[in-house]
Amino acid sequence: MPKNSTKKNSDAGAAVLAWYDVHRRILPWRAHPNALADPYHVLLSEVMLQQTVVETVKPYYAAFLARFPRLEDLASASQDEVLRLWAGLGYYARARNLHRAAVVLMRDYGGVFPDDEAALRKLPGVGAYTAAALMAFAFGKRALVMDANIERILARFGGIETPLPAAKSELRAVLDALTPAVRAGDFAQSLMDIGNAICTPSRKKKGGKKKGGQKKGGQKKGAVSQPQCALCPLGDWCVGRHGDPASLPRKAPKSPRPIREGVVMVVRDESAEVLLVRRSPHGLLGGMVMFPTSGWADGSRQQRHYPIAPDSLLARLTKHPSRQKLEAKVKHIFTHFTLYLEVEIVRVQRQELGDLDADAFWLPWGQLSDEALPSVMMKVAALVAPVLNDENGA
DNA sequence: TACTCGTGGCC
DNA sequence: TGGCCAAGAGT
Repeated sequence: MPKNSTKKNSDAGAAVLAWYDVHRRILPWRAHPNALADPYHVLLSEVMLQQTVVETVKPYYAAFLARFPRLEDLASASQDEVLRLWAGLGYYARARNLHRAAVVLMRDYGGVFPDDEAALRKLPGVGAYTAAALMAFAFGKRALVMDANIERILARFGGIETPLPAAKSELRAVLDALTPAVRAGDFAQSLMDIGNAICTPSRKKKGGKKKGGQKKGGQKKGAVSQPQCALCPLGDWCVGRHGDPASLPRKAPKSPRPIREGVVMVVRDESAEVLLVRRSPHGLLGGMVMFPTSGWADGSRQQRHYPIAPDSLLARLTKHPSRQKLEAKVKHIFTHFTLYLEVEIVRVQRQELGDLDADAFWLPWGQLSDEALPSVMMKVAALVAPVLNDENGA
């Protein structure tokens, strides 16, 4: 039951909704105020928006809707086609799970989204946030929609000093007290807009305290570096505003990001096709297409050795006389490690390689962009392109 | 609970 | 330049 019983909470909730009616962002997947959105559009956009900024999502969302206008179109596609459209967006398990969710919805629900948070929560890739978003945005139900924006607002609003992620249950209680009985979807999206434009994350400055005369709230394209409390509809109701809002929410310290290293080979045959390998469907870059690469080993050792299976294709390529090692390496930063890849070009006659594994295939160099290549491999392609484009001539 | 899992933008 | 951050979910 809503615990939105105090005057402070009901007044604050009403102020958030009133702010939304004037200042809300217009977004392709968003319904008008007081209206419901198509649940398929909500699912598609919310999955894409997981850990991803709005401006990055927009072109992908448009491309998906153009290719898969309805849930059944997505469900009947191949996973590889979904991954190809998703390439570059990152967190590829989202694409695999989205596709699986579409299949489950067609198979088990006749293509009709269940109006049931627990049932939604069981769909692949649908967690607490996305299930609540579907309930609120597509079904008009009162649900507790809590993303990183809303967590930040709640921590400041409630003056919650417990560090994340331990603070989540506390924050959820604050949200439950604040969420109105009607227009819960507009309320949540209002908070996300406020979190994006007003109650922004603090950009910490190194060294000591900043001095008095700062630049005034010159709001650039993206987020502002400090919260703009004077613009916030939560106003004086916010506990954090009376202290140091930028210091909230507190966060547990992060573990350092290790360095890994490996070697990748761009193998070109006599007809200017290159060799590609599809990764296994789980784990890092699961289901995506790569140039043949060694394992990516911890690079902290003095004597590096990239894990290359003795009888593997890569081991054979390592002995090929035409190997050309490029000067520049590819650097790519993943969430939890930094990767340095040595890049080699190997020019072969296709018959030299013998039989290939089922996950390997040849592709004309010019058709790379049609494949599900992750960004790290696009960097490799860009590094090699000046050389291969010359050779492939005309 | 604490990892794993991409990518791009910002200061 | 490098660390932080983003409409989180799975294990």
